[in-house]
Amino acid sequence: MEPRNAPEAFLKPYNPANTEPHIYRRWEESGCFNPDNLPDAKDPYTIIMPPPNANGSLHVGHALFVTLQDLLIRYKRMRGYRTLWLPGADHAGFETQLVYEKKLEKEGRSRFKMDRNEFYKETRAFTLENKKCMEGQLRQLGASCDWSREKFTLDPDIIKTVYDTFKKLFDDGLAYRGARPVNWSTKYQTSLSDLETKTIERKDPLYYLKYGPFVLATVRPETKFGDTAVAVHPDDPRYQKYIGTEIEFDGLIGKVVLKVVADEYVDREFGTGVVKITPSHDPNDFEVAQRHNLPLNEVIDQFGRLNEKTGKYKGMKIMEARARVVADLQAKGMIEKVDENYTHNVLVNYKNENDILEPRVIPQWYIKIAPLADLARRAVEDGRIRFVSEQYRKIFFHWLEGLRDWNISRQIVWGIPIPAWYKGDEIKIQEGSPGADWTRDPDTFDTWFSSGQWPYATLGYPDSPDFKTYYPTSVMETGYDILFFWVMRMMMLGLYRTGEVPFRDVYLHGLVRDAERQKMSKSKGNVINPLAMTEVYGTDALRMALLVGNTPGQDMALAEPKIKAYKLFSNKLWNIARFVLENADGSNKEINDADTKIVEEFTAVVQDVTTDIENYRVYLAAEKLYHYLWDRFAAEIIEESKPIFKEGGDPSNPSGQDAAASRGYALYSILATSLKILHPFMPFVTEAIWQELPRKESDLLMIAKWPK
RNA sequence: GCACCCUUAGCUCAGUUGGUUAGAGCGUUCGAUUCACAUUCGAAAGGUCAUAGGUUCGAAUCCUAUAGGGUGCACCA
Repeated sequence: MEPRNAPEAFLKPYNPANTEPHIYRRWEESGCFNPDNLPDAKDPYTIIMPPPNANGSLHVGHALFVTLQDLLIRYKRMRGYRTLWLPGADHAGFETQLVYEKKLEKEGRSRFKMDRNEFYKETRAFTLENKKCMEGQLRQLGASCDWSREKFTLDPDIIKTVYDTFKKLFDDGLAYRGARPVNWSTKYQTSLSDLETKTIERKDPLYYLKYGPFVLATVRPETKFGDTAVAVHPDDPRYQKYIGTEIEFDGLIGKVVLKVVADEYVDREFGTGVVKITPSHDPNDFEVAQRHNLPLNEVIDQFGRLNEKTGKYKGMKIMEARARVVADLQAKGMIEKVDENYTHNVLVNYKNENDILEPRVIPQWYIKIAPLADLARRAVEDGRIRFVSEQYRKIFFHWLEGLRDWNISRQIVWGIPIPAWYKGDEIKIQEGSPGADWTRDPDTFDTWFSSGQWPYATLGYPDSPDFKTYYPTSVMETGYDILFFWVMRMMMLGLYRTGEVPFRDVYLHGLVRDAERQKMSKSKGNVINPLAMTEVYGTDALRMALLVGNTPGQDMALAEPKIKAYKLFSNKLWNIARFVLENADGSNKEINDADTKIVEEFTAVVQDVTTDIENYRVYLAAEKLYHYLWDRFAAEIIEESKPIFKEGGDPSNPSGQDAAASRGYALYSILATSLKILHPFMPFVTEAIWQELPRKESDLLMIAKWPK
């Protein structure tokens, strides 16, 4: 057998930057991202892409989800499933508004000085531009998603679904309007749900104030104008005689008369065992007030300033007012002592720690969470929804304990308007105005209320054929950081609205951290830009770096050398192909016993890798492929083959020629099959090599058949 | 306070249902190299698998406790 020349392409090293865009275009033009065009596809396999927030570039976390989901999709496509990967983009209400407001701030502008419509229009233009850019980046990462079905959270049909769900919740008594304490951001002028908050530890003085016969402790003396009672523990012997009476004393702005109530909420051990009750500005006090029928009394306004009920303190900001109140109380001898070393937790905006949230009682829309949580609980208990990593099952159940109702009203512009109308006590849920004397709710929905409906909304619930075919979806793959925000809400709303689970498996990936396990952030300058990495090392290299050693649910560390290592692997593959094609043309030859063994050994690897992928152990599968191809196939099998091919080149040696032919065919078939099973991991380089194969079963590797 | 996770080589991490001498990448040291390889190949050093008990013929793997690190949830003014 004559040594052949490898295809010309192999004369140069593999160049991902030049190759990848062409390959992606070929895939996209083939139409095979769209399951309607998959010729023999049978059972559906669906992943709804977590829609990235259309307010910036894709970061490495996005690259990770693209890699994992694309891997599963490509694998299933090759296995003959009717695979749908539905891409989307999220308008990301509050977060986008935050990003855009920051941009305005830099330009010396503010949304509060802008017309509502003007602000909306600008934010929309900004978002759509980002969305377009993001779509290009998803392509760059190799996402084989069906662009023809792409959805945006503000698409009219999505909004309609969201409205229908809201109406149904209202009709079922699961959505209600209530005036309860909300987490109010004075900076951004909106309320936030409980999930959008976090607590930080802070040191504040704890003031012991004289309240008539009592001394009580507080960190917020400036709220004293809003007191409507003082409370003690019902069994506290010290205060028995006061329970049910009223106390009177001279305050800073006149005489104060407060009822004394007994409530279990009071901790006898803390402070003096007496608490002032300020229902408008403390959620716990609000609860106490509810139980004892105490009035509210708002003294701090939406901008965090004391209002007209506070006399000379009117107009002061909270901290300023606190200082003044303390000074004045001091002067009047009404402060018994101050504990300067008191640490307590303060509720802040989870996106901005400097934004301290004020409790405020205003009317908002709430979703009754208990019945919905119950639907989700049962679905997980009976296995209709499965967490790939067991730990999240535990976290899920723990989270379900003691949930409070979900505030879905946001006082922001960028979002889906709440379709509610009011006339006196009457409420109507509809999009258009019911009449001239009705006023529209000025708020928008929490963005998670709409994205929580994403799986069935994007598939066109209830009547679309897509919904009937692709729902429930197969797997929900996303970061554990949005387990509560998003995954739980999808479970609850999906089950509520459609009666079926939105997805069967939940695969949660961890955070991508830097080499020192620090969280990546722009301010630390340790961000790895995935798109820059693909340009330098190729998308395949980035994908492998994100896959190998990345256990579900666990954070991973990523550094550039790791990506580089897999770029070398791409090149290794390229040269393996070159060697094989120099010595074999893929025509069917008889295989001898020795080569049969080699092929069988490889078949075991194929089986192993297949089982790993089926069980979401892609991090193992990736490593096994790497090692087989490099350390076994290249380092040993190819090395051993060199003398065989050399002898096979001698025309006077027929047995040597047979051996070479056998070996050539064995190598060729291992190469071809390797390309297949490696394709979901490294789609570009495998497709590029596949295109050079002289004999192949299908034009595109992407839709070749997965080996048995 | 409650819950969850982690602790394995210098660093970052794998180790699938407990089963031969515990693996990878990067890093370190030494050597080779116009033979598929903008390199690659070969070799080496490096581990009491956090600690202490237990289960087992057998434990990095299962159980209990302890210590350290991380995360989530809830919080008393």
